[in-house]
Amino acid sequence: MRARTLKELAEKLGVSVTTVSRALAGHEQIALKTRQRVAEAAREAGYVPNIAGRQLVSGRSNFVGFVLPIRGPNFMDSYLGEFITGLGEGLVHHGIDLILATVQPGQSELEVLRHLVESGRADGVVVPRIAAHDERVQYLAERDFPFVAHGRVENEDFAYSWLDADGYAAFEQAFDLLYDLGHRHFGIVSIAENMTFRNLREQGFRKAMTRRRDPDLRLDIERAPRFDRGAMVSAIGRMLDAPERPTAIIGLFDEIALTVMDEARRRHISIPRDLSVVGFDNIAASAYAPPGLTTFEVETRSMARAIANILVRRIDGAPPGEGNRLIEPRLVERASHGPGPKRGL
Amino acid sequence: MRARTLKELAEKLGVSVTTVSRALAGHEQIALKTRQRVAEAAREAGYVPNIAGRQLVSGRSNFVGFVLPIRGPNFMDSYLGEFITGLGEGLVHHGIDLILATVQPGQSELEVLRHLVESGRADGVVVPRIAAHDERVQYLAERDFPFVAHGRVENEDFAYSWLDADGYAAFEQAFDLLYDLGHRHFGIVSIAENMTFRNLREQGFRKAMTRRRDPDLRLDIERAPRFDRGAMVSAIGRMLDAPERPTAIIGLFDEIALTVMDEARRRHISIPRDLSVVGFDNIAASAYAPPGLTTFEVETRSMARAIANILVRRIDGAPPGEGNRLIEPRLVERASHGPGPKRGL
DNA sequence: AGGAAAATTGCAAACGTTTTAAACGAGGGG
DNA sequence: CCCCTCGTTTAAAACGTTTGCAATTTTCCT
Repeated sequence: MRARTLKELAEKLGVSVTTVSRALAGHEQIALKTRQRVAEAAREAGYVPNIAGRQLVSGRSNFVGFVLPIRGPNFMDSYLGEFITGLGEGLVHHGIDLILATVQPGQSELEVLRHLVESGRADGVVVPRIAAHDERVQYLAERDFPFVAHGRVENEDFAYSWLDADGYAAFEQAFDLLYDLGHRHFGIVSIAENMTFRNLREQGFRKAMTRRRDPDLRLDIERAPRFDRGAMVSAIGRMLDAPERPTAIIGLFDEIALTVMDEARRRHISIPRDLSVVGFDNIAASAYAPPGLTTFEVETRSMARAIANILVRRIDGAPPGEGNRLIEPRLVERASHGPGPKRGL
Repeated sequence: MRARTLKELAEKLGVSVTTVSRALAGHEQIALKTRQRVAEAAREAGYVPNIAGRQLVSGRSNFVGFVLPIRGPNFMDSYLGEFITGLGEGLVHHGIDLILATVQPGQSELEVLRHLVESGRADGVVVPRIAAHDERVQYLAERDFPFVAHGRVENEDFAYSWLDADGYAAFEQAFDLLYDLGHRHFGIVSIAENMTFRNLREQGFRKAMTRRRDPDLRLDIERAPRFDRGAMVSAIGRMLDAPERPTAIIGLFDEIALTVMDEARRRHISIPRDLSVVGFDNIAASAYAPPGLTTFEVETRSMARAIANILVRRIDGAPPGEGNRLIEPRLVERASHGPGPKRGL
């Protein structure tokens, strides 16, 4: 009844393996009625082609790889689920599934990536969280293996495919919003790691500042290791407890901005009356955290879909860099920002 | 320099393919110094075994499959990311990676699962969100394919592997907590779908109620389709606007409980003074939503790790059902619950 | 030195698929 | 009736790995 292999199916039909293979692939050279007969038999025998056999001869796995970001024991975020879902949605039309590889404690992310690539498990990979100088991007580009980066590197002396949110523009917009509300003394709470998105967001903010040519403008920056919550809290503490506290603080992303709000609350600093806070990402908690965090929405899921599409074209032979895109984040105005202090009264 | 295949590596070393294969696999029959010589050469040639070749002969793919749950366009939750991460962590020690398959609009989840299984892509699968009568579980059990269910079916007339959170016990505990605070009139906001976890949680609550033999006790239940936010909101509205409103409402899970809090706020019902609310899952937003949702913590990530371990043993030949476990959720007391109304004054 | 036993290595088949090149049969033209 | 062509089918090789069995070399004992 059931036929697990082409050979079994061929024997049952009294034709050769070749014919069955071609018939199922829809080759014109096989007589139409044979094709139909084979298709029918395959369907009712519940035949599903073995992936390993196919992969071995075709050289393609029909998989796209993704190395799971390493995270601490209590690290939670909605990014990963959204991103994976979007990738899946973008790939499924092309008959491609997703491979997720995990990094073991001893290993480096690059090692795992290399294994994924060299073993032929994946036809292409997606690389998230790009550092300013990213060894993964460098390796993949040198090896000329299809990949799409979610984010950019800073030494762009070679072509590669990427898609990124325009944090530069968003932080410009954040500054303008707050400046127009009367703020002059700003704080940015950022991360210590040399990530491109950090640099771009900070640069965007600075650029918008200098554009105003306002001598009263002041910017303080605090940076802490990304995954060290204690260090992050004390960096925020330094900023909040400084003799001259900024009247508006921008978190590099929402988790930081939410922590700023928490720490402000602990100090009975009222938001937005005494302090404006703005974030980036619009994670779920930002809507719930009182009084509601003003932030920038990046549609992770649809970005991931777009990444999948670029990658598929790249796998099909498109040159690296084709279709690279910058996505504009959308300002979500909630209640964590307000007018700056009355000036010169 | 680089060697992509065993044959290339063998030629370079002047030995047979067999020897190289065995040496890399660490067979004792190969002389120690040969093994070392081969290992060294493989390392410096950057050799990584081709997965398809290996899979074809061994019959094992070293992949575990997971069919991504279908979700609406704006559905966000932290569950998926946590779960995937935990699975990956549990599998990586065994040299197993994860395959994520996405369901296309036209397809059924079962179809995708069947393909995943029959194509030999996966040695085992993980099945989340189990319905009371689940066709995926039935198919896999009949086919005797290794799988672990995250949740349980209700027609347990066959052995299968599962791991579940004990929602029954948690809802018993929720009732006792609120009863002891003086509440007598309860509401449960639940889902319309016939899911085992829904039934168990409702049953647990009812069981704890009947145990008290208190004639004053009253329970209202509202159910709405899980992914229809509008219907959910109006179900909650019915309960809040009823002539005799419950003094304590339990959401089947946190998303529902948070929506209850939102709707209560819109109606100027003070929490916890006029209404106690309890949830289940302890998602990130629950900590931020004022005044902080009392809920039950289930450690998704470590549950997923445990599921991975059960699955690995199952793949290695352990009988289905071995190691099945019920995880006790932990009560997280925040500020959304309080004493019931003063009685009989 | 001779032989047997032990240690080490190699040959060849197998896994399931796709694909190149060739074979086959039917039909048509001369 | 033969040859050629066209439409259809098939045999066999190839992909890269593992493994049962056989072959070869080394070691050890007498």
